[in-house]
Amino acid sequence: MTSTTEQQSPKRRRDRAAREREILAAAERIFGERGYQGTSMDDVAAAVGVSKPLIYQYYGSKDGLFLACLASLRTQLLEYVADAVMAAADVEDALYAGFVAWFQFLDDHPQAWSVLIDEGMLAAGPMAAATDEVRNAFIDLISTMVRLNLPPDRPTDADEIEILAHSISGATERLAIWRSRTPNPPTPQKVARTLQDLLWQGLKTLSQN
Amino acid sequence: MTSTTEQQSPKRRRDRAAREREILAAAERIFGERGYQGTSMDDVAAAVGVSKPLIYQYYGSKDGLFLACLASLRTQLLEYVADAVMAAADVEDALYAGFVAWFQFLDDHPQAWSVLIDEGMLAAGPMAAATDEVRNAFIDLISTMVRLNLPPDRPTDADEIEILAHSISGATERLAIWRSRTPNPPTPQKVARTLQDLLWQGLKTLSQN
DNA sequence: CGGACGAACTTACTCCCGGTAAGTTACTCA
DNA sequence: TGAGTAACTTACCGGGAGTAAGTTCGTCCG
Repeated sequence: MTSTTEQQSPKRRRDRAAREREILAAAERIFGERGYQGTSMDDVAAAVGVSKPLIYQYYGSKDGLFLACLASLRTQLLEYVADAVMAAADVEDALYAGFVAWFQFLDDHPQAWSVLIDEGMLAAGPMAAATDEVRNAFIDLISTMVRLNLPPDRPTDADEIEILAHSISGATERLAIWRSRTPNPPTPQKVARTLQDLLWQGLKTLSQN
Repeated sequence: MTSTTEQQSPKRRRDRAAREREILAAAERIFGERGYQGTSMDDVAAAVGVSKPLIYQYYGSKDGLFLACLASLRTQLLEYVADAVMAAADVEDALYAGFVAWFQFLDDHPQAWSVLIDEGMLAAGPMAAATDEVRNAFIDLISTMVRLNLPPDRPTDADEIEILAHSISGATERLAIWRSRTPNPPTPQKVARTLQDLLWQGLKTLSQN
């Protein structure tokens, strides 16, 4: 009854770890809804019911807060895709399963997607590096898969493998953005299938020359 | 001699068209160097030797100015790639030639690249639409190429074609970013060749099922 | 119980930048 | 030569990132 009707739980103090989780949860939601640019630190502070400097004390800067969201989402996404890939019987199936998992995860966590990649990607410095980290993790995954599929006697062309990995990463990324903006996008399975058809023969040939 | 040594040409008034070109040139340069976020309107104004509201009068907003840069660069890039594609003898060669042209142009105009795509892409509204325009132009180009290669009796699967086009667009975009950040990137020819090898068989197969 | 001490938290700013209202200066043409 | 207009400026606003300095709450020791 301090003011009107609100404040049923008087919002006591919490210990740092709990407050950090609260802030992070709100930030993930709001960044997801409004994008990086569209979100102000005051918005997040208000949503948690806390003052702005507290967030600065815990996360250092707007970038810091965004990075923290990114890290958490990246872990989930990577695990999800990696699990699918590992569960596959052979390389061909692993590729398909990985694609499906990727698109499926982003369907199931639309707000995660915009935080991760879409709108409001940052310019300079630490931010670019961080989103690259997400990408690089996938590029490593893809490179590994390609390398595993190589006949052992063949001298590996490092450039070539990186070109392949970046191509695939770029294609999946773009497709994800497209799907998220299209009214009735094709299913994850359909997209994965087509992508598989597009890439598989070429990949096989390139591994065997 | 008004102040110290500068201002040798007393910066008289110019007519609108000339001033607009001056502003646009400075903006392309500065956006290219520092990215969208890193550039303030005061920076551009100072570089031209003019006051900020004048830029607003001519270009309306920061987005407007950036869009104008984009439009000009887009035209150049599209023409360059389209020329290469048109000059090719058959579809297979057109694909390769298009890739080479794309990477070559971005090698030759590094600042154009950062203005076009790389850092400081915007979030909401008109900006996203505008950068999409660049992409969509290429997606149309690719779709057309794919469609032309289809046997006339085959029922076209619109989704499938769009998936292909977005994949290719995403792959080339990502590769371009990677090349621009890598110390000694493989040549445009090498990248184009590998991409061609990766995609061509799949494209052929998909057109014929 | 009580009071000291540190962690949790806030008020009240600063500065920077996109954007604008209103006015001034220089050129042109009758 | 002076009226009209295009080119241009000064001086401001509002909002959002970031911060300095202080205040309140919980806890643990005597």
